[in-house]
Amino acid sequence: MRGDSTAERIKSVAVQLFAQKGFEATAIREIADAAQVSTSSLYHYIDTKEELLTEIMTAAMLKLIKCSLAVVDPTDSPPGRLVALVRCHVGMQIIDRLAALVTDNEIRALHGDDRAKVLKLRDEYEERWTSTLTEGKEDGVFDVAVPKVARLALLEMCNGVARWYKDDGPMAVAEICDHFATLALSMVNAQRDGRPLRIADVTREPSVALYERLVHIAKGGVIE
Amino acid sequence: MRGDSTAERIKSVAVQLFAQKGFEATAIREIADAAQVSTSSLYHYIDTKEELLTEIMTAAMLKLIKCSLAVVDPTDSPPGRLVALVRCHVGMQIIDRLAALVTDNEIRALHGDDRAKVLKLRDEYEERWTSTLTEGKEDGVFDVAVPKVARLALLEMCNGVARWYKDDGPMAVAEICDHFATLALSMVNAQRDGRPLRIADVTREPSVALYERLVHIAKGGVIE
Amino acid sequence: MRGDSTAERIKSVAVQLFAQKGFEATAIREIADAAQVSTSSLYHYIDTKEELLTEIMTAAMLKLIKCSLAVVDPTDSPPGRLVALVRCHVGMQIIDRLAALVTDNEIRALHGDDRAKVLKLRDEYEERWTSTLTEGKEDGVFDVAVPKVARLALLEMCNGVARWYKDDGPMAVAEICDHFATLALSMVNAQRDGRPLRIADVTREPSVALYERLVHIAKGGVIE
Amino acid sequence: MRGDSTAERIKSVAVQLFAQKGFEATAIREIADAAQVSTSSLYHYIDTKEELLTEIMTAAMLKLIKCSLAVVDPTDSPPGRLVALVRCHVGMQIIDRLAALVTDNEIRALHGDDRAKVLKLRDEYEERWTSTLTEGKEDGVFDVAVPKVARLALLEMCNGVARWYKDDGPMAVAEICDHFATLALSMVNAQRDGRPLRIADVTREPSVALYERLVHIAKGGVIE
DNA sequence: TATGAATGAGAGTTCATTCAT
DNA sequence: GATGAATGAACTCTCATTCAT
Repeated sequence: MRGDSTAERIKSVAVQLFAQKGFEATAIREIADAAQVSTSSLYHYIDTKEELLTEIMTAAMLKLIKCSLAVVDPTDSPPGRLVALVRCHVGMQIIDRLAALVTDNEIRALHGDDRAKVLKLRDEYEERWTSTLTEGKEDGVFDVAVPKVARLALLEMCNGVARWYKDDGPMAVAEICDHFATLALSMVNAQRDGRPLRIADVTREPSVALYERLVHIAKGGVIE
Repeated sequence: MRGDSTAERIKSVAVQLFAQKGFEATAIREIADAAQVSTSSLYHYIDTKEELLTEIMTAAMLKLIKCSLAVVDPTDSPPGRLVALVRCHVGMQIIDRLAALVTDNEIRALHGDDRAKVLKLRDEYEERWTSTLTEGKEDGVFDVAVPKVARLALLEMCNGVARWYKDDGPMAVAEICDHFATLALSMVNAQRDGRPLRIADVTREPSVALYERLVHIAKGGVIE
Repeated sequence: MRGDSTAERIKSVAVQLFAQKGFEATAIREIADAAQVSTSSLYHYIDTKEELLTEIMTAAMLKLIKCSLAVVDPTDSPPGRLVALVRCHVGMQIIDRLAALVTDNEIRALHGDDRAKVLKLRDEYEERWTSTLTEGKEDGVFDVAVPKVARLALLEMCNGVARWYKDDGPMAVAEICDHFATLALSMVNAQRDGRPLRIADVTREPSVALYERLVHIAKGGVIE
Repeated sequence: MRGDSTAERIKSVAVQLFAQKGFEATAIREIADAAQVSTSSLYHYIDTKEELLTEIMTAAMLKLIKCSLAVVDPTDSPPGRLVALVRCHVGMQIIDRLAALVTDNEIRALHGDDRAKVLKLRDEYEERWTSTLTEGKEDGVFDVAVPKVARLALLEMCNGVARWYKDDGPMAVAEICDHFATLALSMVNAQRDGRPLRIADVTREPSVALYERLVHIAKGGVIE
């Protein structure tokens, strides 16, 4: 549990630089400089530049999956799960914004097994969105033509958050999460008994509380 | 009088490579090889690698703007304009897929005036989305909490198309355009007289016809 | 006699650029641009860049020799010839300043026969200085330890003029020529009957008149 | 504690090549080859080619200034100072011949601050010549029309030494220094009580001794 | 654990020159 | 006489990585 501060610092500045300038445009020397180590020292902590990227992406994906597992109840109804998925995803896009950006933008820099590993994680995660949408359509609670198209639209829309979010923006994170959850419910025409479903219809947990749970889990907190 | 094929070829292969590997990861020598010219010959047609990217992005943005101006009637109602915007945007993401991908992913490779020029075009274009959403909310035809958030969500969702679209996919382009237009109308809860609006309620032009117009305009055709 | 204006223009801008930036630092394209022709057209007028330099240097040396032959009377006494040599040399350094600069600075850019040709001309010319000094020493009219050292000192001192001369300087060209002639006479302790020689003791031609003759000859005038 | 031989070697071969072929005509690869390092290793020791030139020039100028400060007594009479300046300058042109050549020929390859820095040093140094000549004229010990013209003539004449000096020449260095000192005294008509001044009239230090002091100081020796 | 020195490969770009038209 | 297109070779400089210390 004792923080290996140098290793952490390296990963941290790497995420920042990869997010800001892109993987290819970031020189290993820049990372070393920013982390205040020499380039040769850097290589005590990483194997290769690409492996560093892989670690960053894998960690981000695992964190996202961990959070979504903690927050999305698989026994819940499709609308309940959708709201949880969206709030969790959008929340994580903000909490772990730079890593999310990197994960979304730099997969093509990865090759072979590294790439496959990350893509596998992503596919597993996205499958939970697909099944939620499909089940909801079968249940008649979602009115959506093609669940897969809806999933693509929803995920891109949520991933986009990391692209435009600014820390000094006017909107609270929890607020943004709820806006997106609402947009998602609308998008899939979620309704019960002919009446459109709202967030309050599917969950009692306030977005702020959920957001705090995410922060805690993301920080390495144990899932209770 | 016959087209300057070399210059076109260079731009074309550059778009492909930039889209596939990213700007930074693409070597000027790869572009030259793919275009079947020597690197030094390449420099007869371009000034710098960055300027080549700028031209690609500017051209893509201008094409998109040209198409949307041709296809979106500013006197139309907000729902009509939204459907047109979405169908046009999604259509162009597919017609000009690689350039769209590049434009969306590689702005950070641009610096100074080049970057500013492209961002200015993008902002002007996106402003037309914002005003459509705002006006629709004011008219009561859209039920959306914060138009700007909706715009961000909509645009990211539509931009995403270029990321996952495959030429050999099961769905026709016009079909995809309509799916997205439908999702968009749902997302903003477009309704009139308490009843949700469908595409057919706001336009009579079939998506296929519109798509063909886009292809024609994008190919340099004149706007009638 | 009809001026081949393009060829002249090329040589003229080449001299300017070579003088300003040096031969190696001047691109053939810069010459073409400045001469307002395309690079390929340029090659109708020159063989190679090096040959262009050779021509410039040869022309400058020939002009200098022509002038000095016209102005230095071989039957004159050593002091008279020295004054004439210095006035002529310094005058030409100013009249043909850029070419003189190039000739002095860029010989190492020349190779093989080109280099030899220019060096031969220079050696022939300098030999006339040596013989003047040697003869003057033998006659007892110059008091100088080693004529060859004096020649080196004198020539470098005179060549230097092209390095510092500015068109808008405070001193007239003829004035500068006379200052240098006086310095030269002093340097070699020119004297007759125990009394130092002045310019007026060895020539009646005013420097201004001589300068005008130089300008005329340098412009291609015939030697009468 | 033993000298950083690689860095020294690089500077040393760079001076040789720059002197021989000129800055622009010297490829960074040639320097690397001659210094027996790879081009990329070279860049551990230098920032850019231009900065390497700047360092060479600055070091040469500083060395010259250091020597002249050690050797020229500011309380001495103008003729004494002139002799010291000339002997020192000519001596250094030979001791540090290649660097002197480079410093004199390649300033135009420098830009911006680099150029300004070197020119400032040169101007400061040359000012000491001007003041010596001016003071000598005021004292009546030099008979020279315009001190500034004399300074230009003297400096160019002395700088020239590096251009023609050959190690295997017939003349000892100290001898050359004295020849030039004598020429300088004559050039400015240095006299006292109507009789021309000779070196022996102004200094008792033999040129050989002074030359040895210069070598010692130039090698980094301390000024006592 | 830390790093200065080292490097082969390759980056983007420019060079002087040629040639078909 | 003029030029747009073309190019092989070379340019300065940076890359990710290694290794002896």
